[in-house]
Amino acid sequence: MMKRKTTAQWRTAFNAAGLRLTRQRLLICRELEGRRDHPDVERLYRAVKPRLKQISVFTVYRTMNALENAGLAWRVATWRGHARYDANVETHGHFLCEKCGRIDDLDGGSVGAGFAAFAAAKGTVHRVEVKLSGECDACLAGARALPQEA
Amino acid sequence: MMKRKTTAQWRTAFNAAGLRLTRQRLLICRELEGRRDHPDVERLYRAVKPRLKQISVFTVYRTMNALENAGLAWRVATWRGHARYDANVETHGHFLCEKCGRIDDLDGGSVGAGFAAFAAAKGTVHRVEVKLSGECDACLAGARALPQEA
DNA sequence: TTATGTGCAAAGGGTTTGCCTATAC
DNA sequence: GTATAGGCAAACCCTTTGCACATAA
Repeated sequence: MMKRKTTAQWRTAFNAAGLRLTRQRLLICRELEGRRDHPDVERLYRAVKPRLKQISVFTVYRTMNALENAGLAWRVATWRGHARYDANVETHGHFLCEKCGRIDDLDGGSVGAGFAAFAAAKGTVHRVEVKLSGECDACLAGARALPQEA
Repeated sequence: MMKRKTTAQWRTAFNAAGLRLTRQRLLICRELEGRRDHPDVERLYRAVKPRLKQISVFTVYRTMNALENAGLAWRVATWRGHARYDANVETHGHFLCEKCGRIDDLDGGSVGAGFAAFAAAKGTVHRVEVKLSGECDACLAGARALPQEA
């Protein structure tokens, strides 16, 4: 279960990452953590705009990048070219509907076992993907020849 | 294990999807299935160009979209804005190195159990994600109100 | 005070599309 | 022969960036 942060907790989290807590950032974070639909930048912008008229989409873009770099949010999927975000950075899965773009959370407990059956309740699963990311052994070793440049 | 298709098999696969087998498409498919590095469009293009000088990047883009729509290849990840592909459409995972963009396959057998340990051998895992995609129940029911338009 | 963040505008860059020719079947 | 695909160029569109002003600490 996703737990919402207090303003103080957000401030602490930002400061720990060397970032300042601005009105814009707090508003965006609050909006993101209050949602279950994994919104894109545009949607966050539209949701926050009425409460801070001066805010621009560009700030939302920059904020999302900052959040992701700080590990405070994740870009969990891309749908029709739009990046989709989640403030829940605990290990869990997602069910993406390729047709409507809806993204549902899959409980972390379902990761690793029986998630296909779990997800079946959400619709028809066409594709199952497990993605791990981090830093590969070659990079950790400071390899000269980057595989991607081969 | 990934099994390569014969030309006849590719033709059958294309025709089954209502597509024609062109020199360009066959070359691209051959290149993709022979690789383990999950190339992007640019890389495929550069690899294929010497063998068919007239080919254009645009054709590679269109071919990859056609392949994905036909279920003959998957867009398995995005790294630095570039879509990355895999001709292996059996259920399996990937390890993406966020630093160099290297993408390794994770055996299908490791999906669902012990994949974190499995991947640890590849480097340092920062993030584990399970993604299922398909069509959600709402879409299957032909719902009028698309969640994404809310 | 002073580095950091925001708003704006303009550029960036991977990808898509329209149009005409070439080609698979 | 006819519908489909390729080549080219231009458009698209999400996203990023440079710059001057505003603001958090």
